[in-house]
This record gives sequence, structure tokens and C-alpha cells, in this order.
Amino acid sequence: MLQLQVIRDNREEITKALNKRKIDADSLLNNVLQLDEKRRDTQTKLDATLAESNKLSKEIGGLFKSGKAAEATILKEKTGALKEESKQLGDDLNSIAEELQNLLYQIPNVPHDSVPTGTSEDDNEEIFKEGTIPVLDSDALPHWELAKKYDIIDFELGVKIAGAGFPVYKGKGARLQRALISYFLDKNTAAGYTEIQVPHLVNEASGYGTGQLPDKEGQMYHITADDLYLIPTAEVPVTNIFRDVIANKDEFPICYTGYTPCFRREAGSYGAHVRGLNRLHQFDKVEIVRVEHPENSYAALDGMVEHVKDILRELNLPYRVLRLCSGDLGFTAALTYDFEVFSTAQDRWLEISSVSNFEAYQANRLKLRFKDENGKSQLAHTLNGSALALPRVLAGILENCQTANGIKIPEVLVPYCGFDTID
RNA sequence: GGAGGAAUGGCAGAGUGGUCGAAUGCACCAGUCUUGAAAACUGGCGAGGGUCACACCUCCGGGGGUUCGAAUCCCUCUUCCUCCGCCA
Repeated sequence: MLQLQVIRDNREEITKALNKRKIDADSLLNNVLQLDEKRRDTQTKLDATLAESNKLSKEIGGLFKSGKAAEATILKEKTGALKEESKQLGDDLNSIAEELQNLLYQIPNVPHDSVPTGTSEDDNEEIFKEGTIPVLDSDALPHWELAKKYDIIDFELGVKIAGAGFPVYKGKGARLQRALISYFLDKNTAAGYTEIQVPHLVNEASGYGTGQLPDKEGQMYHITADDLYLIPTAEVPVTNIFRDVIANKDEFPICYTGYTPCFRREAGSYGAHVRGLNRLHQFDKVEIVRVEHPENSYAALDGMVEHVKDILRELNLPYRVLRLCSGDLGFTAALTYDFEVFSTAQDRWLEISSVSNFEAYQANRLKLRFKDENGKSQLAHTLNGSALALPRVLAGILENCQTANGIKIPEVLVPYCGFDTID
């Protein structure tokens, strides 16, 4: 959520930047500012009324104490009207504040200067590419065929137990998955991230804190009996650790990494592009989350990008890095880099990581602040990234590392797997 | 799931209807003293709104109510503790 004060002070620039997202920023901000003015106006009136009745109450108290009950009774009558008035103003204020809040929830984050203008993923900007795309035999298979051939992932079984998009990993497939999780966590902790295990269900407040609610209500599985949501990413529980926190600036940077399953409804997506591991309702992901001083957040973002590159380099997978355009940029992000692995057998790029700086957008919702040099509260910046999302990395490994004699496990994973070939 | 108790500032902990945003201690910050540090002393020290700055307003787990007036009384929800039940 954008800060009202910031909107008031930088209306021009914010309008211009938000327009990159193809929304009618001008009228949106106009409504916000009008409501904000109305809110302050009502607040001022309410404050004056309350001040008046506070004053009267004190006088009445004094009169009672000095035994002048008769005079007190007269004053009491005067408070009735004030009470009614403040009740009315209070109701007004609440409904205005609520309306304002709802409006603010509808405004996405302001894209960073470097974000290219665009309407879809086709306009994303490729900024880096590394690794060699292997030349496979003409009989090379896509990962879902390989999964069947080596009996390491059973999609049909998942359908029986839960439904489409819930695969069952078996034998070396399950082991490879576990190996990847361990490897990622080790890499992340070596880079200074503290490993953490968090709940996989979150409450409504947490959903609002990181911005999944109200924007992406339909994307999350909602357990109505207890009003909890299955997490779509570890970002939600991990970042919400800092909800209502005033950190000490000396604690920065705060770095966490956590493995969780992720649950996404992905309503309405079927077809060839969602075959196999390409898109699932449940998948595993290792996430990195940082809380940063605002001055340092973009340096931190660069550092996270380098970190993910390092992992992909070690896995020896061909990948590229994209700077998301305004049309593809997430609602809450100011700048996002996507990582994609090339799926040789499918002849397409698969997103395997998304690294974002949210600046103060989430912090504002979370009320995540720190004391600056002058002892004043300031919003911190939050960032996160996948390091990494499992299924498509797995798909990439299966497809790119297939040989006539089986799938050759990347060297760094062998100690974690306990085997070097799936055959 | 049942019975009882509790929830106050970063922490600990007073406060049971009136000038309490809240004693006191610890922690923290600044100053004095000191070669420096510690100790001691002095001052400061919650958050949000509002204002050029004051004033002023709101917040004592959340929400609602009683009252001229609520941290204090009532209702309700949440969480924690103790006991019972169930259980990996």
C-alpha cells in the first residue's frame, strides 16, 4: 500500500509511473486525495467535539468533588448534544476511512524507473543469459514422459488422491526433490540467510500484510471452517513475522530462508502449457526474504539476483534473467527479475524464480518500521525471491540432463541424492 | 472439547470509575564526572492522527456497551497460563 503522505507530496511522479501499468492513475489518485481531505476534515471536527466534551467532563468531575451537584447536573445536560454529534462524526469518519482504505488497496505499487513499459510478458526485457542449451537426440522426451519412463513422478495417482495438479513423487524422484530442497537451503544459509520453518496456513491479517488480500483472494485456498488460507508462497508467513514490528536499524539486513509447500488454485488454467510439472496446485519452494534499510534495498536486490545466478550456474542449467515490464509486474512489486530455465524438450523457457523489491509497499501494510538516525519511525523495505521453486527446476534437470543411459544428476546434487543417475 | 485465571509502554510491573498516556524498576539515548570505560548524578525516553510549530484528538489484547467521565464496570471475540478430556 502506498503511503498517503507520499501520494500527497509526489502526486505528479506517482501518476506518471503508475500509468505505466495501464491504469487510470489520475482519477484513482484524485479520488484518494479527495477522500483523504474529507477524512481529515471530519477528523478535525470530531476532535474538536471530543475536546469540548472532555473539558465538560472534567468540569463535572470537579463540581461533584466540591459538592456542587446541582451545577454538575446542569452541565450534564449540555453533554448530551455533544455526544450525539461525536457519535455521528465518528460514524462518518469510520465509513470514510474504510472507503479510503479500500481505495488504497486498489492501487498497485509504483514501478521502479527501470521497469520497461509493456502490456504482457512479451515485453519483458532480457538482461542476462548464461549456460549452454544442450543438443538432445531427436528422441528426447519432455519431463512428463521421462517421469513415466523412470517411474519417478505419478501424475495420475495424484489425480486419484487429490486432483489434477497434485503429483506424487516416487523413489529417486522423491529423493531428488528432497535433495534439491536441502541443497537450496544450504546455499541460502551459506549466503547469510537464517533458516526458518513457518506455518503453512495463515490468517486473514497475514494475507493483507503481504498483499495477497484483497487483490488475489481467489488464488488462495481458503479454509472457511477456521478462516485460514493455505500459503501460496513462504513469502506470506515469513514476511508477516515483521507485521507490527519496529526494528532496530542495526538489525538490518534481516535475512530468512524457508522451505514450504505452496498452494495455488490457478483457476481456469488448463492445456498444453500446464502439462506435467509446468503448473501445479501444490509445489515445493525455497524462499529467501530480506528486510532492508530503504537506502540499501536495491543493492540487496542485486545481491539476491547474483545469488540465484550462482545456484543456477552450479546446477549447470541454461537460464536467462528478465526484467519484468509494467504489464507483467506483480501488484505489490516495484521491480521484479524473473529467472527462467530453458526446457530443451519443450523448447520453451520456464520461470523458476522471481526476485522482487517491494520497497515500502508491504511494509506500509505490515506496519514494519525502524527508528532512523533521528529517532523517527520510518517504513522498512521488504524483498523476496525464490531460491528456488522446485518443479520446473526438476523439469529442467530431467529434460536437459537426459541421456541414452538415463538422467545424469548435476554434480552438486549427487552428495545430496546418493546417486548420480536415474535409470 | 470442558472448568478456572490472566492480557497495561522494549521488558518487568503498579494502577479497580474522575486531572492516568499511565507510578516504579530495568533497558535505551544525551549530558556531567573520568585520560577512556564502568559506577554515580542530571535530563530524555510508546504509537498514530493533526499543525509551519503548538494546541488538540485516539490508542492500556480486538470489537461492542454502560456512564457526564472507563486501563478500571458489563457483553463478546482472540491469545496465554492452570486443571480435566483427547491426541501425533
